[in-house]
Amino acid sequence: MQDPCRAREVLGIVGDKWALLVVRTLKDGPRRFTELKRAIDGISQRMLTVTLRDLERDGILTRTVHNVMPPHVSYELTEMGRTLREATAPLLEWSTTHLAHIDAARAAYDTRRPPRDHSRGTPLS
Amino acid sequence: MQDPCRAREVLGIVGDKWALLVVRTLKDGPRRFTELKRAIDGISQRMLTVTLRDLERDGILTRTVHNVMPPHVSYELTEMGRTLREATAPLLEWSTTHLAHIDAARAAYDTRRPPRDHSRGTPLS
DNA sequence: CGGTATCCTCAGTGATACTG
DNA sequence: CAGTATCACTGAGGATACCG
Repeated sequence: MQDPCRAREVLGIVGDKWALLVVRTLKDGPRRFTELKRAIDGISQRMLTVTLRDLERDGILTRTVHNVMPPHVSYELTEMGRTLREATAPLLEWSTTHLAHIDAARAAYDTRRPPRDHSRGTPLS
Repeated sequence: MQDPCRAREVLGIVGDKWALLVVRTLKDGPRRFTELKRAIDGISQRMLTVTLRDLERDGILTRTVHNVMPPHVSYELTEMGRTLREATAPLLEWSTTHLAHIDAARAAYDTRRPPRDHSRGTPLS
């Protein structure tokens, strides 16, 4: 492995619990804070704010304040954000094709070995 | 968003701090426990064990015990593991091409706004 | 060699309340 | 509407020691 450190930095972005969901939600164009909050099921106001700030800092998206009444803030992917979204597309596609297989593998494994608690193993929401 | 729940499950795998690094290290064939530990800089013995167990349970890799002296355990990607690795390849490539850009974006952002502490912002190892 | 078992810490997260 | 501030909790993950 030639660049273990750098690779881990990307995982800091991608591995973020909410980041990729935000990026995906923005793929079809700008969205407002409340729109994002509604679109991303289960995210708290605080975590949406934090995630957006991090992504803005990383240059993945832009934050634009419209000083009208009522206040209006829109978020939009940057060029780099769009390329990131494209780079993650295969992964999201992989997920939809293989998740059933993963469930089967887990079930088989848990049959062989006593099903110790796995945090990642909780079925679904 | 049509399948927010499923997408989040993949993030449970991909977002794992070490999982993708393990998968990447296995891309060229089977590796032994200690080889993986040496190849993945900074991983603790415990986290390597936990990560390998999770990936085995998910059907991403296989664990093979060779009962010789000295003991010998090798890990290898399954067919599904190889497809996952392929699906993540664009992302790792994206990282190498854009990390400099991200660093620049962060620096610019921190110049505009007071550099509050961002966990993800710690430079490198 | 390749783990398990234990303990402990702190970063990530949710809940709640307040504000420009 | 779109945040910020504060608190409290949980569990991911490191350190260490021991085991087949």
